Amino acid sequence: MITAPSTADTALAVAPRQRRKQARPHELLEAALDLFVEKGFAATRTEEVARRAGVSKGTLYLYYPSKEELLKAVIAHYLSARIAATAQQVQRFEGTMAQLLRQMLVPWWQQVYASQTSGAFKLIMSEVRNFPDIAEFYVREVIEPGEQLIGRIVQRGVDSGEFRAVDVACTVHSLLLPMVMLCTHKHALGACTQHSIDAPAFIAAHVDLVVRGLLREVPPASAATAPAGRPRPR
Amino acid sequence: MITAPSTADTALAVAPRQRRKQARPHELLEAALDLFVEKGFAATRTEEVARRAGVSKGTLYLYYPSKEELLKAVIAHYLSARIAATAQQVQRFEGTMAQLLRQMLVPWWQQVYASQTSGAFKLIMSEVRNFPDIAEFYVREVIEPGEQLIGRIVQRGVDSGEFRAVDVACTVHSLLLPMVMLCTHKHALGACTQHSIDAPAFIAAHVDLVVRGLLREVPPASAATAPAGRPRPR
Amino acid sequence: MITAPSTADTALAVAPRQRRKQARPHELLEAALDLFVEKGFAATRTEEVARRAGVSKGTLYLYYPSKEELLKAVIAHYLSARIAATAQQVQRFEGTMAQLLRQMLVPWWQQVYASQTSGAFKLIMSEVRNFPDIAEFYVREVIEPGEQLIGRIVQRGVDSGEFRAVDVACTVHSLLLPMVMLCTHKHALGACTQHSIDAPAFIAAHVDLVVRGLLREVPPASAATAPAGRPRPR
Amino acid sequence: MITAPSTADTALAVAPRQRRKQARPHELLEAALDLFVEKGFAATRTEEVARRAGVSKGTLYLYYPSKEELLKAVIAHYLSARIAATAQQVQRFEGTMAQLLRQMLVPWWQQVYASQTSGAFKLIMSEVRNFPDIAEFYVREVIEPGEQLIGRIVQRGVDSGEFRAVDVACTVHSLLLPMVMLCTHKHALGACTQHSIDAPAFIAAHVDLVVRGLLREVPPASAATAPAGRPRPR
DNA sequence: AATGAATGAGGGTTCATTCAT
DNA sequence: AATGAATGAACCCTCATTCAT
Repeated sequence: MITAPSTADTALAVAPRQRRKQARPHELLEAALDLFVEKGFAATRTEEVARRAGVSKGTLYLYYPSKEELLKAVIAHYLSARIAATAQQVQRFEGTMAQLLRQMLVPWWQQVYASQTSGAFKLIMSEVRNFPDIAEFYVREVIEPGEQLIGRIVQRGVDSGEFRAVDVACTVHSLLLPMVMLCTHKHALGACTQHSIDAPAFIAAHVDLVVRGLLREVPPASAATAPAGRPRPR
Repeated sequence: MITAPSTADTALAVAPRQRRKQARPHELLEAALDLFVEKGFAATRTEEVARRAGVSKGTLYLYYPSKEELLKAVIAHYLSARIAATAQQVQRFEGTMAQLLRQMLVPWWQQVYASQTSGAFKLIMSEVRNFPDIAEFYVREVIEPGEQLIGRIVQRGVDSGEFRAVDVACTVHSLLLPMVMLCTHKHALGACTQHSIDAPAFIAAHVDLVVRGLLREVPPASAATAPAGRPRPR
Repeated sequence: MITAPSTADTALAVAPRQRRKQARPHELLEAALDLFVEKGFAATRTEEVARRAGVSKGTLYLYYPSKEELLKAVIAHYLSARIAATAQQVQRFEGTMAQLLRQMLVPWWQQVYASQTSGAFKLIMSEVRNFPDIAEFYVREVIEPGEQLIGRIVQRGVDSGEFRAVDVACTVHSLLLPMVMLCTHKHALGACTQHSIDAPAFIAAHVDLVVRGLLREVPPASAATAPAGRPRPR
Repeated sequence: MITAPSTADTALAVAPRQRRKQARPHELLEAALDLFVEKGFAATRTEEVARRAGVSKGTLYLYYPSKEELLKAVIAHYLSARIAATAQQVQRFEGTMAQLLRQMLVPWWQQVYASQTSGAFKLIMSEVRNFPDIAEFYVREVIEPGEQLIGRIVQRGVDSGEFRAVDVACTVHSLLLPMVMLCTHKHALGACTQHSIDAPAFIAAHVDLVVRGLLREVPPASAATAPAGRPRPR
């Protein structure tokens, strides 16, 4: 079973040897994530992970007992406890749900997209079928908390009359699936073609588009948050 | 480089023995797709592909010179020439663009999602970085035609004043990314957890939501989930 | 669990390729026994076994799924069903038990000692603690039948009054332990020093000595089977 | 080349700290013997030896420059100079050779069997072919003195007319091989099955049986298992 | 055309040995 | 003296590919 790591990186004033030892797991995870995302788990050699982390092949096995455990540690490290902190901010938010989605969901996602964590989404997509533990962990730690978080926001909007009486689960997916897709894309096609998407612009536009689809009343054309100016009919 | 296959599948009136022989390549592709999607390219053994196709290991190499060429043939077979036919239907469509999206995009996608082709999307996601040929093929044969097709629809809606003056590229992504994501999901998490999405229902709702976000005028409240509001002729 | 192999080597008039395939397991077992006996199981490389059998490393694994299974197959092959045939001869023997021991036990043991089977005894000695399956097999297939066989002979001698009323189990060990020890010795010290024992002579003398110790009456000094002539007291 | 150790074990009146340090080599040898006997030399990890001796991996290398040297030190320690003391006792013995064998050989062997030294015999059996040095040491230090010691006893018995004019070398083996075999057995099959031998009882019976086989005259029937029949003075 | 026995390069993992602390 | 982190050669085993049948 996968559990979140205890990142007790309290490297204070210790001998350099010790400091290296404390830093190793993180360096190995970073190297492993990059390579697993780039080449896939099966096609990545452990020696390559080790070399990228600046150690020898044997050293990797001092920290992780097998390649598979390394994979699980990578997933656990990059996808744990990211939801909880956000959830609290959401609880305290005062304002419309449309504002909340635009002002919190989009920046949060942009952080994820820019960080290495985006790769973890692609990694899971590719490998989850070979490692059932990962599926269980991912659903429990990421999917369910994430969907509940966004689901509550949508539900609050519906309850207050701000939004139409939409199906909450579907709406959550309409908001989130493109985000996850972009993360995946960034490390798949996006990494090998010029045919790339302007991700931040797209996500802002997408949330705006969905929010407009949700609102019971049409926002005034002059609305500050609308990405587009007055349309020019021909 | 990947090229679309010339397997015209015109096996009509041939002797059963011959038919069997002609069917071989297709059976191999089918077996290969399933296994590559399920386990990943690197983790799939050629012998397993052959066995699932009902032939021996050596036979596979009579049809495809290497495992990598088999992969490319799989991609080419399942992702070629699917767009052209649809494009023509779109050209001839008369009605609002909202109707067009709801009545053509959704059924088209449902076919893809239900078929083996959905797996090809996941396969590309996972493997494209290791095989640049695939990226080039996929962009040329699938992405660009697909985006242009949907893009033209959106553009027509904007031009006619049916839609707001949105960014076309972003809107195309808002429509398509969840569809691709669902295909990917079906063969990743969806294949190993109960935590699944009701894909057809979601996509209908999603297209509806996005279309509402696009429309210049709010449709009458009495037709909240109906596939089409009253079209507003220009 | 170890089971005796089904040596159905019915290689008749088949293609050379087939004949090789049928002969391989035996050739591999032979090579493996020699090397395991010489260097020990852990210190023997599978590649070396394969090379000595005239095949490549991978071929070994077409016949035995792991090094450990190869070891078990070696044991099973060289130590199975050796007892049963002998047992029948013993049942039919007519004569004194002293004759029986001298005329059947000694030649039987000489065969074993001269053959590769002697190595199997050393192999078991060295490796049995690491492979409990082997212990179980060896006790069931070799030790117990063997001790029962000799035990019955001794018991018959005691019952008929030919032998003294000795402890049967101890006597069996007095007869057999030196034989097993010589097998072990042949492949241990005996293989690396000049300090060797004249095994056949010793065993004949040993059985004679033990039989003399068993007999109720002293055999006449002129006894044909006595290895020594009349002792010369000083 | 292996030489007998100079660890005079004269740790008498030293500080506890010092005593600890002086004891290290012995503790390492003890741990190494146990593990080499149990798992075999190649399958034993140096770290496990160190851990069982209560020190770290590196410390072992402060005392022994390599795993192989450790093995040789183990052999040398457990098999050196055990014979000399016994030999002197034998020289001084007055009585029949039958008594001598029953009263000195059996107790001596029981000590060896009960001690860790019995393991050293198994270790040599298993490993001697990989380490010629050990063969040379073992023959020189153990086999030859041992066989000469027993050989002289038998010869004295023959010379005095107490024993028949047997072949001395063979008789020595008849006496000793079961003893060595039992030592080996104790650490091989005996350590993993219930099928064990009552070693002390067997050896007493065995020596008795062999001595009876050696005697020129049959001892009176009333003293069947008594350690000595009536000695026949010359 | 089809088979499957054979190959051998390659990759995961172990562990004797070293050496900075 | 003692530690244990680090190394990398070596080993077991896999599997894409070949080729005799």
